Amino acid sequence: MSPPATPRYRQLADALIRDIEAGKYAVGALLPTEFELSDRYGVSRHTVREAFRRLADMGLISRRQGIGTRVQAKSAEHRYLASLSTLADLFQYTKRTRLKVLAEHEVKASALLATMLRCKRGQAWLQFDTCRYRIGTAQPISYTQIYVYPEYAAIGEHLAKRSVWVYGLVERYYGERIVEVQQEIGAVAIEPRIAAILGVKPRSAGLQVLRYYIGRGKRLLSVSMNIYPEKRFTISTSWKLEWERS
Amino acid sequence: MSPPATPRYRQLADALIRDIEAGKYAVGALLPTEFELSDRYGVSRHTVREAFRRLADMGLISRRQGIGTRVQAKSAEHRYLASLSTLADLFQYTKRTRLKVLAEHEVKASALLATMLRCKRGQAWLQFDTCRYRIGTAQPISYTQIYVYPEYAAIGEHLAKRSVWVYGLVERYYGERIVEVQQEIGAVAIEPRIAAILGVKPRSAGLQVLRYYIGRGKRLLSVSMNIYPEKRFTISTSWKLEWERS
DNA sequence: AAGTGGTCTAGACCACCGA
DNA sequence: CGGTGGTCTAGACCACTTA
Repeated sequence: MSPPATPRYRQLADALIRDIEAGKYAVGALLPTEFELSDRYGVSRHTVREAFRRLADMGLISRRQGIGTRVQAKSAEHRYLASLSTLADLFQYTKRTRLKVLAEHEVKASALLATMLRCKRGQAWLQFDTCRYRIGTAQPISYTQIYVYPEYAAIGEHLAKRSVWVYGLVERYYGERIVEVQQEIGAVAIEPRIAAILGVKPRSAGLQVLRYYIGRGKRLLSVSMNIYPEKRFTISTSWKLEWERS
Repeated sequence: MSPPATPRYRQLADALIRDIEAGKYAVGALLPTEFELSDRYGVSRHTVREAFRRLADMGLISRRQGIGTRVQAKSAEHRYLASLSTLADLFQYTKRTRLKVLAEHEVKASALLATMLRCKRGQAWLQFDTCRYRIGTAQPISYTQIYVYPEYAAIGEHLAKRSVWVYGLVERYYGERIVEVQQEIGAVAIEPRIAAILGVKPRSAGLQVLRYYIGRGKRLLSVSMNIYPEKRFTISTSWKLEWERS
């Protein structure tokens, strides 16, 4: 009677996964009840629940009180996740950087800008042109245009004073919560005006990163457009397989 | 005795979260044991475990048999996740693309290449030079160099025949499982040879994406280096806040 | 050897759902 | 109403770590 290396709830979970993948329980169908399974497999209800919990975490089943346990998907097709412990990690700057505000003005979205900012033409925005430096160096890492709603004008004060992240200011001073950030990365030839600021040749290669900061209820709170010159910055992301199966 | 609307494990979890945020339990410190808490709060050990499970899911604590429950982070707020349902989503190509193999050769890593491939100088690799096209168009979306171990030479056959993803071939034919993908994105001036292939001006702006495909036990299985010209491609990622707090 | 979390049992009552 | 999953108790033994 050597005790099995793998716990029973795990064995049961694996058995259920096999059954679901084999089509014994179709997607949308109800799985046997907890009592039924605890009977059939000779384990306690707790053990069945532990197994079900695993399947639920994998997104294979959904459970409803009074209804039962329904098959949600046939397989936990690999899911890869990347995670940030903090939004600041998105930028991958060390803390040893400072933000310099070059200009601040209110703009009305032109056709071009409206596309970029995903708004109607003529929409008013408050725009900050900024540069980020590694502390102690003269060469900027990036040039950034930040757009916020004109109501958030007071942010300008804080931005100029301290070199903080804009999204942090929006969260702190306006009680909004950034619920989602959409990021789009592309290559651009750096236009002469910005190239001059960054100290690179006009039309040289740059990374353009657009970020859309979205609050509750899909409200767009802020947009930033970053330009990173070649070699001064790379964006790294690590995607990890969420579920290991044996 | 009206039963509280919120279950006890939830109340306990919230109490613990408050304590952690208040600094009563420092990051890195051990929380009271399950027995201690079940005593103190007058609940069963199961209820304490349920509360701990919640905190663990939030990434606030980590638990080790024989050691105890350690505080991992002071606050769960701001944990942003991006997810891929499949590795192919990493590329964000529609399925309507095809891969063309331009060349295949065995190389020994030069100093430069060794840095890029994170290996020792002189290490042997099988290199494929490829292009990806949208079906029905003549202009490539991207130029890609793919590196695999020479043992995987047979992959070349499959690559040439069908336009599949290399990582898929590694998984299918060699029984390896891609457990992690590290991705590094930077800007480059596209060198003349590649510019010619892509049909763009030499030294024009491009996106360089390096991807490291890693298997079990941190084994590096494959590396790819992609070049995307300006405007033909952008990489989008959506980061979502994982935990909503009330 | 003592103490931790990990697994498991056998009970119980509840809130919710459909008939 | 009977049956579902959700919560909870009071026990038990085990595997792992530290001393």
